[in-house]
Amino acid sequence: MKARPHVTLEDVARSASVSLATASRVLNGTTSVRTDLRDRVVSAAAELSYAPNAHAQALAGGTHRTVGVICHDVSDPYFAAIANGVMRVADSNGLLVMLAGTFRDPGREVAYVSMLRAQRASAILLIGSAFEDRAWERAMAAELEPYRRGGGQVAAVSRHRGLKMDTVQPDNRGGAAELARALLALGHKRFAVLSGPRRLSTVVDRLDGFTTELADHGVTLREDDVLEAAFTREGGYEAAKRLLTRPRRSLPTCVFAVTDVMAIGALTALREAGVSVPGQISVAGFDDIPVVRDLTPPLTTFALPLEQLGARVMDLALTGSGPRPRTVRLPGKVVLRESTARPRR
Amino acid sequence: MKARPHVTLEDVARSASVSLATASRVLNGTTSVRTDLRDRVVSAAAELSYAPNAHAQALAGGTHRTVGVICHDVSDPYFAAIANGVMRVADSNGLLVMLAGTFRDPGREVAYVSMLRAQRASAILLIGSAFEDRAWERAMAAELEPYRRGGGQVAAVSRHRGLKMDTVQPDNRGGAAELARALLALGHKRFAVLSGPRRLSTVVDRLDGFTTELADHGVTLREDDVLEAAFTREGGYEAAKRLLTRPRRSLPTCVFAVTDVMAIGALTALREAGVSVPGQISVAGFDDIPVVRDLTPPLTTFALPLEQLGARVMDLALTGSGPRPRTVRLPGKVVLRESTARPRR
DNA sequence: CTGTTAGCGCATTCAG
DNA sequence: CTGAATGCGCTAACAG
Repeated sequence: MKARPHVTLEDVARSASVSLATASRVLNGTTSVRTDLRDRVVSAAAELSYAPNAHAQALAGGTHRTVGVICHDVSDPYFAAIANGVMRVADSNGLLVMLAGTFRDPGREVAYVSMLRAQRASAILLIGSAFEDRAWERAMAAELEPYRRGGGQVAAVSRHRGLKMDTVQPDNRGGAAELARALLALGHKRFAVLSGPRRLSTVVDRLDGFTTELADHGVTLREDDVLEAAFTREGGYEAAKRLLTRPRRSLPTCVFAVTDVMAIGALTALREAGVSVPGQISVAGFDDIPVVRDLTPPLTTFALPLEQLGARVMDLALTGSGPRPRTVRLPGKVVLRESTARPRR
Repeated sequence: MKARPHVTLEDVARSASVSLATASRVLNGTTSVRTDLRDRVVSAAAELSYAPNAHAQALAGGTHRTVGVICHDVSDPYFAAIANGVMRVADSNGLLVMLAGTFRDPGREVAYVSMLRAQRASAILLIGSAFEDRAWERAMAAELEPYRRGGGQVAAVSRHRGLKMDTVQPDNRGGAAELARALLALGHKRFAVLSGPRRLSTVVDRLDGFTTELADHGVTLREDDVLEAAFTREGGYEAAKRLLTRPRRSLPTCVFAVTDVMAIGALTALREAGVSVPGQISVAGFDDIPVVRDLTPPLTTFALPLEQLGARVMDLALTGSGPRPRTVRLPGKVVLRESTARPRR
């Protein structure tokens, strides 16, 4: 074996006794090449187990074939499901996906965009709520804008403020309203909401849709009926615990967690406290991540087409930026399961 | 704005009135540069919002800063948790992670390795069972071997056969045995196992550890007490349904699913059939993915240090290949929760 | 310390 | 149809 660290196209060309250019041509299928030469190149490449240097290809002007996906947390089922959708269509287009998790650190998010930009990724997909923070928004814009000027595609799931970019919007506001309607229809009149941090647009939208709809039906949600917590299973667990410190008679009959993940934590907190669901309290979530139908009781929620969300952002990025920032709205639907029932009180 | 698609180092250098080399030096912090020059370069770079072309950097011999992680399914909590661990240490080392999902297609797995090779990723991490298939093993070896000759690092979680590479081994065999012991201690004597495809080494190890331990205690598992199904939630669901078609009196008192994900499906199947857990049948899983403690009842399982598994493979790859293929064994422990109890029959 | 220069591996002109 | 030559953007010698 050679001491040479990498087999290069030149090695292949030499081994096949053809020119560098010819070797390049057959391996890229651009122009037709005499059959015997082609065969020699192909077998030489196989023989040496040649792998083109993507960096050199990219540098020389070839295409890039890689897209970057940035989300908060790879192990959150919500993002995982969306990422799955992205990968599905990326894969069928021969694209390699670089999935990054920011662990909810805005600084890291910017850093990742920067790295992706350096990699000349052909597209950057932002999955997850925008940080409602001017400073970071500016920092992101400073990275994204030059990236796009350089021909990079950018698309996002559930963002709107600040940067204008192609976006896939799940129906957060409308979905929450619809869910509120369904819950009211069951007869509930006293609610509590387990909310995430209000800096996140997703939280704001869902919260707003829910409370507004309640108000339209004469049910007002007091400020202290909205319990804010981390946007995680632990957050939901903790918020529910907090709720349960109240005197039993002043507890709501129905709890809405702004995400399924939070609802899962809440369900566990309720179970640990011996509160039966939906016997004493009904619980509803949002997203319909796969696992919620396996809970006991299965969770009532607003079902978002998670995988499709991912598939569509990838599509948006693939079909190039249209005239104005495009927005694709994806509808969802209320799914009533056994975690909600008519109130007994 | 320029028509120039990308701002290059040369643009920065010119704008700062220094040489290309100087600009490169300050941006890389290699050598010290006179303060005023440094400042000019830095501000010029910011001004133009310069982003280094990673491809050019890589080509010129600079470092790569990207690692590829290949798993079967990004949305499987088991892989997600491990990926999380990988990302944590990758991130703290300034590495970008490319996460790929193969959707359990061996061909795609090979294709991804090939792409990663082309990208000159500094490391490739294989997460998940090896395909017990000679042909694919050979194909993988054909990609991996030249990659490593070229200086690429390769490490894996739970692989052993075939390719020799640095590996992190969860204690599949021993863990399953330990779990068997715990279940026997509860008084169970009639078991069924919900198993994945036996081509997967993980399945084989867990199955073997479990059945051998039972045998050592005088409990034999008949061939038809091992129900084979897909390695997914659906597989577990379906296998449990199949089990329930048997006459009640010939049902086992305890069911062991080789993964938590399968156990989740099984739990739902049992609930749907009105079989109480652990009242009528105890259920145990393996892995301890985060969500299992939120199930009702919470799942007894063998807890693997998932995030650590990921962190350690990344470490292995980072610390360079030692003399012989290194193997790190990570212990786990039985976690008894409420899905298992003493048998009543 | 700073500037000049030579490749890194490949796609692509441009001649032949 | 094929081969020789150019440059992508950058780093790492190499001189000054």
